Amino acid sequence: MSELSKAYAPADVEASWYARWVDSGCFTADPSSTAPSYSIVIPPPNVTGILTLGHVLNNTLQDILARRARQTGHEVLWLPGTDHAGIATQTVVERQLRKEEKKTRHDLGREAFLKKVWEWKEKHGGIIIGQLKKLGASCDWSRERFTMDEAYARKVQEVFVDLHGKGLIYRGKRMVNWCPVSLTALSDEEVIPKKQKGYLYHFKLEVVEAPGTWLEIATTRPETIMGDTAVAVNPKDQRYAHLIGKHVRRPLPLDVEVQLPIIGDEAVDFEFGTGVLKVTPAHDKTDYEIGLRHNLPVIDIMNADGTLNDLAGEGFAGLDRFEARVEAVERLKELGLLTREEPHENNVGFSERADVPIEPRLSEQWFLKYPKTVEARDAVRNGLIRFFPKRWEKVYDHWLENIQDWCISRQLWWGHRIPVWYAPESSGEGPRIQIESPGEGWIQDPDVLDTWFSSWLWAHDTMDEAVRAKFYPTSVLVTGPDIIFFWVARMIMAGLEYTGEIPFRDVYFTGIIRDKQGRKMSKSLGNSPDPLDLIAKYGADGLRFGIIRVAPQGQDIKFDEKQIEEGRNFANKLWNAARFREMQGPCNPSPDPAGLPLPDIAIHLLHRFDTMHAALCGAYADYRFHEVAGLLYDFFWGDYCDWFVEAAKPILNGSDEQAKNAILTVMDATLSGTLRLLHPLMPHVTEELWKRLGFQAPASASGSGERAGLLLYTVPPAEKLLNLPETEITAASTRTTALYTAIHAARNLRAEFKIPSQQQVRFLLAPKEEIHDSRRAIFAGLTRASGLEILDKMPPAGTPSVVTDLGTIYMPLEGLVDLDAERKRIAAEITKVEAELVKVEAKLADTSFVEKVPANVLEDHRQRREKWSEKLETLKTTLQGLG
RNA sequence: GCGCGAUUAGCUCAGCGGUAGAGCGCUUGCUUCACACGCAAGAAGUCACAGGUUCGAACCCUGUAUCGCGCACCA
Repeated sequence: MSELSKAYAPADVEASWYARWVDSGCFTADPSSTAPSYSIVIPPPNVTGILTLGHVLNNTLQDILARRARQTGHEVLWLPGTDHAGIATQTVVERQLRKEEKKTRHDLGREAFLKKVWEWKEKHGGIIIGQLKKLGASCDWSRERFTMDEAYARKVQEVFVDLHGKGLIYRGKRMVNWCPVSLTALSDEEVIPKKQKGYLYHFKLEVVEAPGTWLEIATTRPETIMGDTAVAVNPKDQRYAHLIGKHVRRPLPLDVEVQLPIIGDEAVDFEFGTGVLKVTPAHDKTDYEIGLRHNLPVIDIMNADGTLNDLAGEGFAGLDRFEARVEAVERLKELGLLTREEPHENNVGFSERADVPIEPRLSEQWFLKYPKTVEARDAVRNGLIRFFPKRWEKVYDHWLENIQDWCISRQLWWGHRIPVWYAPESSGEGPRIQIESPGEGWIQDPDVLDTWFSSWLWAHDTMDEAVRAKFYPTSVLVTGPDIIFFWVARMIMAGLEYTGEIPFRDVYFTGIIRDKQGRKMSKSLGNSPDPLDLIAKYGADGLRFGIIRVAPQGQDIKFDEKQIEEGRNFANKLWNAARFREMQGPCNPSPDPAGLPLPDIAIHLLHRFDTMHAALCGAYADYRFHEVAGLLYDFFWGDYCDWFVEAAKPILNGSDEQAKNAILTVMDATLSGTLRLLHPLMPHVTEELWKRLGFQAPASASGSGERAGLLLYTVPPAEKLLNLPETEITAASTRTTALYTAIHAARNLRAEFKIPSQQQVRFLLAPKEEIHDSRRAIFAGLTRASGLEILDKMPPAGTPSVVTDLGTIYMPLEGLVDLDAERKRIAAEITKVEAELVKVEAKLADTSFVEKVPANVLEDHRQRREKWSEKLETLKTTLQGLG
């Protein structure tokens, strides 16, 4: 074995291990396995996508779960894939087409354009998959899926036909959210409300039947006046009720003279604006509904791209809607009708993808009345599906309670084409809902389906019969709360409808990663670091560990590169601890500390490991990943490196071979144990060290032998490194804690007296009880002292001292005794101890405390009082000794 | 308007009834024979505010404030 280098260099290690895992087929799920199954379907990233920190978090969590499940003896399927992402992908390819060939998709025609998109997909679609591999994702790549795979696409169309047959899908002319840039309808979920600063324009109109009476109207959209077909007031509004039935003259367009009826409708809020509403049925959802109630004509004055059409009249036709707004205000001014422009903030719906205000538009679309809404709601309400964190259950429930039909058709080309065929003109037949063409002359619906209409089948239609039999329902879904409606809720409904089962047992919602200012990471802000750069700089393991460690359950994460640096540092710490072990000679491949004469520090360490392991199992059960990371970090860095290894050095440098051997075995057991438990989080470095140090799975473990390596090592659920009677463990732990605390106190004493680290000192101990030589050696080693000698006569008055659980420790400083300084120091210490003592005593003096408190807490307080008063006594004696 | 979250050390955040924690940053000392991506020591907090419950509250309850998110409204 080559010697380990001084600093861990992740790049080569990570690449070579990943290749070995894939080659050995370790990630490939076996549907015929008899082991219990564990499965996850990846939230398919967009084919256009590149890896973001959000993906890193999300997929690291899934990888941890997958690898942990392998370790706990499961047959694991982590099914990967990508999403065709209709609008996003089409937009990217169209942009490229415009840039490189100065053409639009219409110049190419549907077929040629789609060919381009497929070419683009073949070329770029694998990027994000490659990036996931760099991260170490243990997906079953042999089962990679794409939402436009032939088989999958067929399922999507079958579902459409089926739901249509059940009467749940229908076509209708409705008010939809129209994106004037993408030129397609959108679902309600794709509309993002944004606060906008604008104006509320007030203008007045004279009542035709009552000259001299004016109605003042407030609107944020004067550019739609040309589409107005009524003016509405609330019939209960005393100010205006008497005018209902009369008319006003519509001011625009100038060359068309139209009288609008004044109608009464309950939907008008008389608190808002002037209490008079202009009604534009073609360009506002509420107005459209009012129009239906009052049988109003509908005048559509806009083109699909948000420009105004000829019905808007002279001077407006051809203008963009926002230019038209300015123009309309000008005209009203000229007419002397504009009375006021009042600054006004309102919410405007923006298209999620194109980031422009959507336009309410009347159009013919396909809609879905969701299936299994009640069952889907109950599945979560009744705990059949569990959400982590639980609070999202309420959000989910609320959405399902108020669910609206889903507009599923999109006026795009890239996607699953709607399986509806229209008859040749002459035939007079109605449309047919089927996948294959009914024959010559039939024309397929030009629209495609909303991307989510394919994603909602992801949990089951990515699997074939055999795989589904073994791995469906899946174990857990790991995703962001931002797609709880888009995806999670819909998948639950689809699962219930098409498999009769829930698609997953648990849903873990990650937090959202934000920048230092708390803003969402986004391409446009340029505030999202490239994870590949971070991997290059800190290693995939460093990135994974760093991000997991700061990602508490469901809380948003403010990203700071420092966090990743910590992850890298931890990998390096691990590396160097292994390096140190390697320098002591070969490791025991299957170390077992049982039966060895273990010193206290070893018992203490092994017990700490077992305690940590138990806590870790609990943390996994509730998906508290950051706790898993924290436990391993604290145990390894603190308990193992800082204390145990340092304390063991005197023994390792000593001559007692038996003691040395015991220490090395304990190190091997702890190191290999840590590598195993850490593997799901930092797979590459742990695998590398496992191999380099020569550890092996015991023969009893499944996936045994050298072939499998760490990836397939099965950790027994209740594995313990230490099997000793409880009393023995407690005694050894107490002694070790006392020793370590004393060491800390002595180091503090050194620092206070500014003894340089390299300078040796002597410590003298007035022991409280017998103390073994080996413990004194440890003490000396960790305090850089020549020794801890047992006091035979009192040192000179004023010798710095500290009271510890081992006894009082003196640090003789020849010729440097400063009585006054020492007096002050002790006095300060007394003040502190007294304060603690007062607190404890006050509690114990309180009868209701003593009566009501649980026994263990009471005992705890009593011991504390004991300890503090003992310490106080010693300190007082010392102070007296100083004269 | 309704709902949800956050408010703890300079920063980023854990903790969520029984002696206030971590990492970073800061101060001091260390090229100590695994690691300066390190070691040791230290300073630093009325746990947003006001009430309440409790023997005991950062933690539970009620309210307030500030920030953020979602839903609804949005003329």
